[in-house]
Amino acid sequence: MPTASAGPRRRADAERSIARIVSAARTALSGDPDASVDDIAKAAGVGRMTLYGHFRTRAELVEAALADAMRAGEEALSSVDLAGDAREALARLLESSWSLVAESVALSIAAQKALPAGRLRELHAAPARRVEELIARGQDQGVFRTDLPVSWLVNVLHYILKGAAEENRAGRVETGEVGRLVIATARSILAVPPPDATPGHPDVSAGAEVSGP
Amino acid sequence: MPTASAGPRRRADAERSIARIVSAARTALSGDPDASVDDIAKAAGVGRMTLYGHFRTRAELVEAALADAMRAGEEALSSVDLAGDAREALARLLESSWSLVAESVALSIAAQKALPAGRLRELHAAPARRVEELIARGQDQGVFRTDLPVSWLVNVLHYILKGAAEENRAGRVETGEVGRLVIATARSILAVPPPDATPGHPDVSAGAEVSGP
DNA sequence: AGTAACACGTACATCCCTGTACGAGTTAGA
DNA sequence: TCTAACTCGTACAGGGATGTACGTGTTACT
Repeated sequence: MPTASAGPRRRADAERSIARIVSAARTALSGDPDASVDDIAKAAGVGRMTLYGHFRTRAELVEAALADAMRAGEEALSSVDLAGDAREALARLLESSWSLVAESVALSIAAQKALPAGRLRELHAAPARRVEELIARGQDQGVFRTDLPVSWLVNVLHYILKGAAEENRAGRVETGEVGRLVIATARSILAVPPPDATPGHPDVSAGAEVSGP
Repeated sequence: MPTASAGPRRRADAERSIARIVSAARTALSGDPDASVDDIAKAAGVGRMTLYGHFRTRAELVEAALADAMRAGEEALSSVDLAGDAREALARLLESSWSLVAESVALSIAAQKALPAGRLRELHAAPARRVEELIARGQDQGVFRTDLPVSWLVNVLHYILKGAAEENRAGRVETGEVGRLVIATARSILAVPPPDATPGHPDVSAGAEVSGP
């Protein structure tokens, strides 16, 4: 893994090549999880053999791309102020990082095919926990719903981000609009639902006492 | 396309084989869009050559599987009473057909790789319009939001259904729970948002504490 | 300036999947 | 029962992707 670990000594141009390859892999794989190594090399502007000189297998390349995307995501997330009202914090977080998170989600599809199962969950653990904690805090503040499992809520957010990125790439949603759509949708999903009765279901959750009627 | 069109004359066992192949293709492809023809034949309990005897190309097989899933979805959808309150109608619709719609969405990924682009949209047009009409009716009734484009809402529903099916398959959500989760989430997304906070405005009601600490 | 690291191409072996060809055994239906 | 339809295996050609091998330029760092 020539990416982050301190290789004993590498020349500057090698460093540059690796950076371009990883960047190309991120964009290519997030667009098409089955993008070939050759495609990625071409997109990076290097020969396929140069790529194989730095990444011995496709799996190594995919892992490097995913790790780099996650690192970028972590960086973006950690620069967001998560204090104060959880709803506003979530809005700030989504506005500034929806594209990165969506990219990570898309990349993880490629990773699922090339990496052992455990390795993927391992890489996803930290960022996922971050979002979970924010949601949990919102629940403690009473501004987020508690009638649905947190894992489900996190997952729905992931899927929405992925959908938003795809709609954006397909040209059906302007880039400037994505943030608003995602935030409005996420806000609705996480908001405490009105005590409105659910008519179809006699057996309703009844597990959530948020604000007494 | 030996599926639905009235073939002039086919023997009963051929009919049975085709049915098993299409069924196997539906489950296999919705789980893995890249499932090979051989995998599908094995899952159907027939030889690969038998399969090729009925479907000349992989594309034909994928299209038949998708068409069959869409047909089943249409059937399920058309048996749902869509009259009355749009929210309750949507709940009924989701409860009785979330798995089918999720399967169709998953299958369309396989179709995207094997079918010409136009063919896919053509197959998706009718069911998508159905959901769009229901949402539009809810908007007319004043029970669904109008601040987000309908196409976005439909898309988000698709992604949530797909996510729910995947969570279910991964064993993280019980089958009996999926309906409730999907309905609760969809309801929140489509509900008219409270005039509470406008995401674009920095001037949010300063003391917006919902329930005291 | 010299040396080791790097870029890069061509060629090759391998694997997997698709689709075709031939042929023999088996079953449905008149 | 007799025939056409169906099943199903093996074998083969083609394409695409992954890795490997070898060789020649080119560039960075000392």
